[in-house]
Amino acid sequence: MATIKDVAKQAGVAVSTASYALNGTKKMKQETKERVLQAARELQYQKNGVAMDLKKSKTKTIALILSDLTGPFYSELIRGVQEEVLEKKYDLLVCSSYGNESSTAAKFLREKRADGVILLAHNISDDFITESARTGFPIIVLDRVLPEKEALTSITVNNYKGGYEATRHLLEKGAVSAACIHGPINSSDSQERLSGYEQALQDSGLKKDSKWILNGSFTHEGGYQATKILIHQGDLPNAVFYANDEMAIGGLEALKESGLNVPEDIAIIGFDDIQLAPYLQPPLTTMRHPKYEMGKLASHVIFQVLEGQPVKSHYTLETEFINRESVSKQ
Amino acid sequence: MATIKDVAKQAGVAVSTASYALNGTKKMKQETKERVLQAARELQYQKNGVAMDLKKSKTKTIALILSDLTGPFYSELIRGVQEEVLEKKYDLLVCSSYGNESSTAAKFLREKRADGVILLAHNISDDFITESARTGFPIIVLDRVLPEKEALTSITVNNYKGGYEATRHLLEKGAVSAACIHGPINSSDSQERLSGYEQALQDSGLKKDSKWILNGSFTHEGGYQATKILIHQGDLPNAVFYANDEMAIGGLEALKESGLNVPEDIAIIGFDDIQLAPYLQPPLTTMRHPKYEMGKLASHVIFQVLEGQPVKSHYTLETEFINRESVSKQ
DNA sequence: CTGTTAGCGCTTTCAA
DNA sequence: TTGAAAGCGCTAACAG
Repeated sequence: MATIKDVAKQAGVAVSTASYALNGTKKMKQETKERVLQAARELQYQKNGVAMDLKKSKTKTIALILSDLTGPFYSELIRGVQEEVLEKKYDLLVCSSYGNESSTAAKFLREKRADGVILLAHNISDDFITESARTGFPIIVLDRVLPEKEALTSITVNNYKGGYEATRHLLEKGAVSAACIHGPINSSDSQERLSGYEQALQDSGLKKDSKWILNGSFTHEGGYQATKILIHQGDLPNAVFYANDEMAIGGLEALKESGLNVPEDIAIIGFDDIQLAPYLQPPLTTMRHPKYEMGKLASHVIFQVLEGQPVKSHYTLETEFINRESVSKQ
Repeated sequence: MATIKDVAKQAGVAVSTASYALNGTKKMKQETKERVLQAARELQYQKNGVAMDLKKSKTKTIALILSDLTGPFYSELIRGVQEEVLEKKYDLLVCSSYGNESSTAAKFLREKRADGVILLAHNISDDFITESARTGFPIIVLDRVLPEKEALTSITVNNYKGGYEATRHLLEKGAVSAACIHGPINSSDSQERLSGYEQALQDSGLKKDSKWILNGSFTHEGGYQATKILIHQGDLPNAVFYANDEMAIGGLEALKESGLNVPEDIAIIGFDDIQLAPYLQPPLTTMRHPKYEMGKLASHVIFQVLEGQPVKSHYTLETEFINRESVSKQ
């Protein structure tokens, strides 16, 4: 592998000259430049970016760490982040936190391989994150609120309110009983949505019934299974609030299999508004999670910090009610 | 930001000693080690991974470059790649080729920021890829066959055969006319699937009709629109072959909106077998693209090359027919 | 068991 | 306009 030194030698110039020629900075005799470029071509020279990053103490890279690289939810988030990052002429790297704190994620959090990190990974502990943030190395966390610390920013959505409003809508449209299929118990997103649901029930003078509160793990399959259980219990509620759309899709499936019509026999509402939601049969009424905006904001904030601008330590985004046909046909 | 030098000074030892202590390599007096670790803690020392990579001339990282970070198709591919990569104690980075040859992708292809690259990005040109591959820097291309070159490997699926079999199935189940909604014209995957379709038509003595060959851009929306056009043309075929499942989902939507029943009124078959396919109504019959296997193979091959083992320059994977209910109910 | 030292490949001041 | 040289932070001979 040819280095810049080889190129310089071949061209009969000093390394510094070669560097100038290769990077197009600085004015120089056209001929010298040509000679260097020619030498580089002959030697098939490729710059070593690692050496450059080290020298410059800057990587011009933002890392986005996700607990799961897949799933419909992340698409829009990534898009939001990517747009901002590219605009700033930075690069975006996505990596997984699979393997917890010995994962690739850790390398990026700890080893200065990126200039900043945006994190949506429930399997990385609060402490690990907090210890990684340091002056000049911003971390934006998207799924929890962390104690205030320099260079550490939280962005969350108002899940509680979203869950509350979703449930209220069910009740306002005539349901007198509503189940809730929630996500993993260690997910604060799910917990808050569930709290909103419970509060809405209470505010309507309904008491919660544990047989109607089931765990669907935030997955399609989980939603399907939980709904099956609901059905097999015999005593079906008028409506169900799925704490995310993926579970609602699974649930819809289960409902159809049992010959139940949505929304006539049972109303359902989801959460997130994933791309597929409008294409379901019936189109899914849901609380939209501002994924794209969250990505945009996260990258905006990260550059603010990088540029030394002051930022808040916690931002909250609101959900938006999306009315379609799974609760009631207009 | 504290460096290893600071740690050494604080602990009153040489940098090398600090390095040994920090990396746990080499046996050393427990007390010295403790002293170094303590100093590191006090100074909040974090190693600089970039410097380490430079020194070692190795990043222990594989980059996966995709033209689009999102979409259901990639999930399984990523999973396949990730499993192998992590098992080898390497890290996996995913980045987008958005912005073509000035993108993040280019940095990884050209600047030694990873030890190898797996590429599925139609917007990076053949030449650019070929010029990037070099001894000791393997590149695995997943969407085309490139001229033989050291360190350059192609893995493709037999799209032609897949398209052929999909169409044959339609015809065998009674269709006497079949449309094809294909993907982008610069996608060789799409082109080959289309060729397979045409050959199957011909082998059955049917002649192809350009009004039944439409571009759906491999997207949900594109499939929906193309199908609308098909319907509005008035003369509907008995069946349609969608060159990917996403378009089939859009198409199914359009068909339902027009009151057409699948498969009674019109049979449809997809390609890829994305996660959602079995959950559609009716469950989608499709040709399964071995995404997971492709990811597995790609990473297997990349490590073979890295370890100096010989590999073929081109691997082909076969598709698999998945019978569900969108062509005919059993 | 620990310290000294030579780079990894590059950018960038400073001097010529 | 070009060259010499320092040094980014780290690892790993090699010497002691």
